[in-house]
Amino acid sequence: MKEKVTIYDISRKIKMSAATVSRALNDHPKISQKTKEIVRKAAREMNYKQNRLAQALKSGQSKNVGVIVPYINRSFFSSVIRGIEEELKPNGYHVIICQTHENYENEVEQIDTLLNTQIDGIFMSISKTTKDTEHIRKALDENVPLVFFDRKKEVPGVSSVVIDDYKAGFLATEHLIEQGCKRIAHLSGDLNLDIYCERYNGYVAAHKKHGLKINPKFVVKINSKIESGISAVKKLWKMDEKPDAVFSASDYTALGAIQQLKKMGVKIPEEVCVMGFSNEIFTKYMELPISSVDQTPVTMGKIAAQVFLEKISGSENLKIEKKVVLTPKLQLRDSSLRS
Amino acid sequence: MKEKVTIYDISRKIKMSAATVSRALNDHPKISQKTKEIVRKAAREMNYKQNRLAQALKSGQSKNVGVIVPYINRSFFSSVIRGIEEELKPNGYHVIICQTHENYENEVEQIDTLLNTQIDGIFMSISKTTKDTEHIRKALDENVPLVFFDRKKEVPGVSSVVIDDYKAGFLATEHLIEQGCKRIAHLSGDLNLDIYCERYNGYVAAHKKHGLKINPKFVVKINSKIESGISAVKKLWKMDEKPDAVFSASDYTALGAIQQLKKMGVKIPEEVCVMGFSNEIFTKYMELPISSVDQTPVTMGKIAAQVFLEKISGSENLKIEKKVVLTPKLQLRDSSLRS
DNA sequence: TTGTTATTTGTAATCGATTGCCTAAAATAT
DNA sequence: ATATTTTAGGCAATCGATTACAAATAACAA
Repeated sequence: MKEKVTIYDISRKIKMSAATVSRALNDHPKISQKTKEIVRKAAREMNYKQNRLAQALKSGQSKNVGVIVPYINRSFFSSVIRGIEEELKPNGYHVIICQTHENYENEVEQIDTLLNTQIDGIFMSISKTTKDTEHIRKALDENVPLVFFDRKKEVPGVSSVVIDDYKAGFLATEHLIEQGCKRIAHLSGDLNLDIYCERYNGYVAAHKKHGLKINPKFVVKINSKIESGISAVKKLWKMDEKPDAVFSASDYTALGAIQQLKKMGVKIPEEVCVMGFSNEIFTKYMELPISSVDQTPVTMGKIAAQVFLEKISGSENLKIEKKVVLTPKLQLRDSSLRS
Repeated sequence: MKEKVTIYDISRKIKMSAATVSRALNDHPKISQKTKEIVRKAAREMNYKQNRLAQALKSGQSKNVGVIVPYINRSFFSSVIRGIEEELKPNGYHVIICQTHENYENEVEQIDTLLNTQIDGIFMSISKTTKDTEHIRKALDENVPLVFFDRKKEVPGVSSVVIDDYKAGFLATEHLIEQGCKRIAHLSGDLNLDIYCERYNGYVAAHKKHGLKINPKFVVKINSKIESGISAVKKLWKMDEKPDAVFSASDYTALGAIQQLKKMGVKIPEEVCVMGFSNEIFTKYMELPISSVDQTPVTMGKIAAQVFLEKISGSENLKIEKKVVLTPKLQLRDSSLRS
């Protein structure tokens, strides 16, 4: 077991001050080339590694950022994280990941822990149960830059990167209309979250544009679980007028809906077209591949990271608020394509 | 924007030394109850937050651990990470996640970065292309505890938590034999990794136990991608003697295999039974749910975390090496269940 | 009252790297 | 040869929390 080597060890060995060693290693202009070489050689030989904790303490920058998501095993979230990581890595940042499991209390706790971990920034997608923004203000109070992605709340001074959920809802619905569907059911998420409101609004707008009426009973609230999709279909198909399409705000419910429809002998896409949302991995791999909306998560992560970098490179007390809206991409597959 | 509050700020306010403040906050026995209360009250009022960087620098413990995996969006890995997180959270640790994308160079780099980030421990699953263990010794040299999970290499002094892949291979194959299959093909992963060797060995052993011979041409090397499963089946079905079962060391290839078999009009499971490996989320959701082997990833993560905690709580220079082997669980679904 | 022991708090060093300010030495000018 | 300007590098403080050791106060005994 080797002992940790510090700049003092180096300075002792080459008989120079630690200050010189530090400056040489940081390529400070006031250090001569010759000295720099001596120091670097010694550092290499002694297998010196910078202690990032000491550096962090001195500079006030931990070079760690936190990412708060509901779940890390949703392909959307893990992909956003990958995007953030890839963009931040060249700048020397590490990513600390926290999960809320869609629980507000967890979210508050995660922010608290991150804050006293001396984090340089926070990326987050709020959970479904989050109503107020008290905890977010706490981060702002401590001057920790915060960037929302996908699921956001309106908080002054906070930047965000989202997709245009309105447009996504609109395009998905319009696509179904173009396939000849006229009675489109919508499995909608928790309207506490903007994203689900917007998807719904887009759904409404597409109907309006094409002169179609919406049967209010066709809009069912679901919770992103397969079972929820199954029961939604059961409920819908008990009605006299039955839908000829299902636009689900979640891939998981779309999947449940499809399973239930098949069970009832309904032909997809001939009798009913189905679209999901998020482009989860499995949608592509199903025997009946599911149409979905791709939220370009890696790009979203990268841009969120850029927004963060831009923010911290700006002058200290300058509060920039940047809102980036990405365009969603329809991934049309067999579940909604009537050839 | 509030300024950060330090123990000095508190000490100034209540006119006591910073040492007393520190001790009071840490509930040091030599501080009187009265003083503790005064300090705590002031700390609360001033919204004091411990600076974990300073603490880390002083104590030499960053309370951060690193996890190195090939990909974070494989359900197996993200679940292991969840297990680690849950187990370590009560102890105040944070998890820093790194991906190698199955690339040896990345792996070396990730370890390097983690090491000079003053990490307290490393959890890792080595990548397919990793041949030597030089980088791992580096971690050991710096006295950073390392725990392998799932994919390991034999390195003295390194603990590991894995499943019994031999048994998994054995059970999966035996299950297929019990379904009446006699010509079982095996889509095998990179034999550079122990896990794939063991799965293969189990496959062989099950044949031996049941007095069946293996056609060597039935063992095909694949790379865990869907396409690989497709081409493997194409290749296998060109032979005179055709398999009546496929045991894939990966769910993705099993999926590809099924897609290709269906395309060729082969009935599953009537004509051919198929088993995958890893119990990826999608296996359960397919129209034809895929049988697979569950590696109990969350448990694996939790135990890996326990092994780590045990290690660091032991005396400094004591090198404990602990090997935990978990039992896999077959998840039998329609793709391999006849009748 | 003085000496002894407990109890509680303070002083100052430490963890490792960085940096403003200062000085010694070298280079240039007069 | 002396004065002035550059250049290179050292000293010491700093980031915030912890802790060995010392000191001050209180409590008690003789």
